[in-house]
This record gives sequence, structure tokens and C-alpha cells, in this order.
Amino acid sequence: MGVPKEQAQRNRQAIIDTASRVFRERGVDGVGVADLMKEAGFTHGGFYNHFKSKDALAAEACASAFSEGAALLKTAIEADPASSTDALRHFVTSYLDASHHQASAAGCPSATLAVDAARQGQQMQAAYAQGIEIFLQAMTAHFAAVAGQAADPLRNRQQAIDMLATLVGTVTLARGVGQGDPRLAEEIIASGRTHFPAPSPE
Amino acid sequence: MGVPKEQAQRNRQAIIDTASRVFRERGVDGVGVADLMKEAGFTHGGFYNHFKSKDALAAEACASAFSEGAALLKTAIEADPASSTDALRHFVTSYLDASHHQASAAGCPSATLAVDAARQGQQMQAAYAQGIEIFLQAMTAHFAAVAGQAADPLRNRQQAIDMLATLVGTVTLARGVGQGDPRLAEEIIASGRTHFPAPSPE
DNA sequence: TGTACATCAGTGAACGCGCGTTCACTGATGTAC
DNA sequence: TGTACATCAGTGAACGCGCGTTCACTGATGTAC
Repeated sequence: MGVPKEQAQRNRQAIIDTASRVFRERGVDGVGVADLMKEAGFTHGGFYNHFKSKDALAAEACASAFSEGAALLKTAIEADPASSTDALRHFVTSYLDASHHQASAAGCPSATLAVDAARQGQQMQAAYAQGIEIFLQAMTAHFAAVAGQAADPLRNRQQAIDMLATLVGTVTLARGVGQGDPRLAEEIIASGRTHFPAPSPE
Repeated sequence: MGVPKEQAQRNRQAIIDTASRVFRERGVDGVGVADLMKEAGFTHGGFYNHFKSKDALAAEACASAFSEGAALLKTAIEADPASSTDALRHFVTSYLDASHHQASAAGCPSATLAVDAARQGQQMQAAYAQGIEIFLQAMTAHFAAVAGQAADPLRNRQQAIDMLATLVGTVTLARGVGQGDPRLAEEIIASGRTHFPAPSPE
């Protein structure tokens, strides 16, 4: 209906933000384009003025979710380099708390989008792989910083992968089990939490 | 077309077996009832002679996949109780190898069905939660056996959860990343493998 | 600065398609007599 | 043992529905003169 270019750009971003949220919440296949646009405050016809396809949007939403998450992680770590181990621990705790409820739209994309990435189109798959790599590099850098000059690059990378895998597995399991056995879900989350009381390398 | 009761029972089981395979491969939402029946060698109309709904079949297929997996695990462990740690290690290695390819229909249901469980109906959710609990109990029993009389039930349970979470996370990540960055997927699997060179408790 | 017109974000109806499910029908099976 | 009939697994067409995508249309925006 005749909208300034600047506003159109903002609307586009609003659609991406909405998608980033609801795709993590209900899965990419769990939300239709019409629903999505409605939730963002538009009618669905205009979708293709902004995106080439649903897969293209999924890729953008995925990238957006990852860069948001990576920024959070970096901020947490860099806030106080001296106690960056504490910062990471705090990050992990909030990661688990935020991600373990089904309704949590702020959940970490590593876990919530993994299956969607595997089953969606090329663009989304590429965005997911890139996001994971970014996360891993941030974590590896952290472990290297903690280790100081004794840092072993391969070992730090390995630690990062281990940690991410455990977090993703914990959240994935808890979510899968959550509806059928809420107490088991809680137990799994709690177990994951105690698994990282001090993720510092020796 | 007039089929003996016994044959009908076998056909029903064939549908479950097919579902157990293709649901793990492509996800429950990734296969239609028509496709599924065709793959099992039938026309789709007869589906509802056997199952109340697709969700009901998903639940049965899920339970079937889990009991198959749990049987494998138990066999591996009980084969040689003395070196059951080796047995478990071997199980883990083949778990990772079998599960990490997208096409692997024999992949562990803990990982391949977690998201489906969260998004499918009640029956499937219950079946998934039960399956996980069965797996955890088998693993806990194993850790207790290895620890001998020094066994700490809570600690053994915790070890089981940690191990399952790490395995599930490794496979989930590798699958998510696999299409977009195959080398990263390999790296993640390799990392998961070295993470369990000796899963023995101290 | 004022006017004429092309652009293009947003609208809402429509499309073709595949899905889960239902249905009338079939004929061999397996029971009742 | 033989006949009549109800059962029910399997068939194939059809259903309603929601999906991703397309389209003709709108009107304010923003450019050309």
C-alpha cells in the first residue's frame, strides 16, 4: 500500500525475526508462510516481495539466530576475561534453562534447528553449517584463552565440539522426552547442568 | 483380497518394520502414508485396517526401534561381562558409524526420533519417553556392573545420561551439518569417537 | 517548486499439489449349521 | 463333510484441508521533467 523503502526494510527484518523465533519453537515445517506472515503483522501475499522462497527465509532466519547466539556468547566471555570460565558456566546454565522448555523460542539454534537443517533445502543447510562453525570457533577461542600459552589448538577445538555436542544432546533429549515424561526431562537437564560445574581445562 | 489371519498379522508387522526404518531415515513428517504403504508392498487404503492413525503407527514404530536397539545393547554388554567396557565401546563406535549418515535407517532412535517425538502426537511422545528410559536403565545397569560393589546408583544413572546425551548430540550435530559441510560432520563424529576411548568409571 | 508517471510493498483471491483419512467395493477366509 | 454366509484385509477412488506459490490489483512513494 505504498510504503517508504526504509519501512519496507524494517518490515523485512520483522519477518526474519518472527521466523527466527517461531521456526525454533515449532520447526520450519511446523509453521506455514501464511501463519508466519500473520504473526509478523502482514497478509501472506507479500511474502514473495521479500524472499525468493520459504527455504530462503529459513536460511536467513537460521543465520540470524546463530549470529545472535554467537554475539551473546562472545559478550558473556569478553565481559570479564579473567573469570571467563565463570562466564561460560553461566552461559551454559542459561542455555539449558532457556532451551529446555518446548515453548522456548529463544532456544539455541544448534539444537532447535539441527533437524530442520538436515531436512530443509540447500540454503538452510549451508546457513546451519556456517552457524555451527562460528559457534565452535568462538568456543575454541575461549578454551585457548583459558589455557593461556599452554593452549593446544587441536585440543581446544575438541573441547569445544564436546561441549556443544553435550549441550545439544541434552536439550534434544529433554525436548523429545518432555511431553511424555516431564520428570525425566527435568532429570536430563539437571544432569547436563551438573556436567558443567567447572568446564575449565586442567 | 481375502488373506489368512496369520498373513495379515505378518503384513501388519511388515508395515511397522518399514515405518521404523523410513521414519528414522526421513522423519515421520517426511513420509506419507501412501509412500509408506507402497514401500511395504501395499496400497494405502488398507492402512486403517491395521492402525487407528499415522500417529498410532509412529508410536508403534518408535517402540519397535527402541526395543530393537536396547536388545542390541544388552547383547553387546552381556556377551562378555568381564570385558563389558570393551563391549560398550564397540557399541558406541558402531552407533556413531551407523547413525552419522543421513541415509542410515538403522540409526539410533534416541537421536533420529527425538524431534519427531516432540512434534508428533501423544502416543509417539509416550513411546519415545519410554524408549529412552529403557535405554538409560540398560546403560545404568552396565555402569553399575563395571563399578562392582562400589557402585553408586545415582552416579551410574548420571553417567548413563551423560553418555546418551553426548551420543545424541554428536549424531544430531553431524546430521545437521552433513549436507552443508561434510568435512565438519566427519570432524564431529571423529571427536565423538575419541571422546569414548575408554568410558570406564574410575 | 509543481506535475506526471513508474515503482513496488502490501492485499486478498486463487492455483495446483500432496497430505491424512474415509468409503464402497472385492473376494478369499473361516465360522455356523 | 458339505453348504451358506458373515468377516475383514486389501483395493483404488474420493474427500477436505492446508500448504507453498502465483497473480491481478491498490495506492503511496519517489523519481523525471
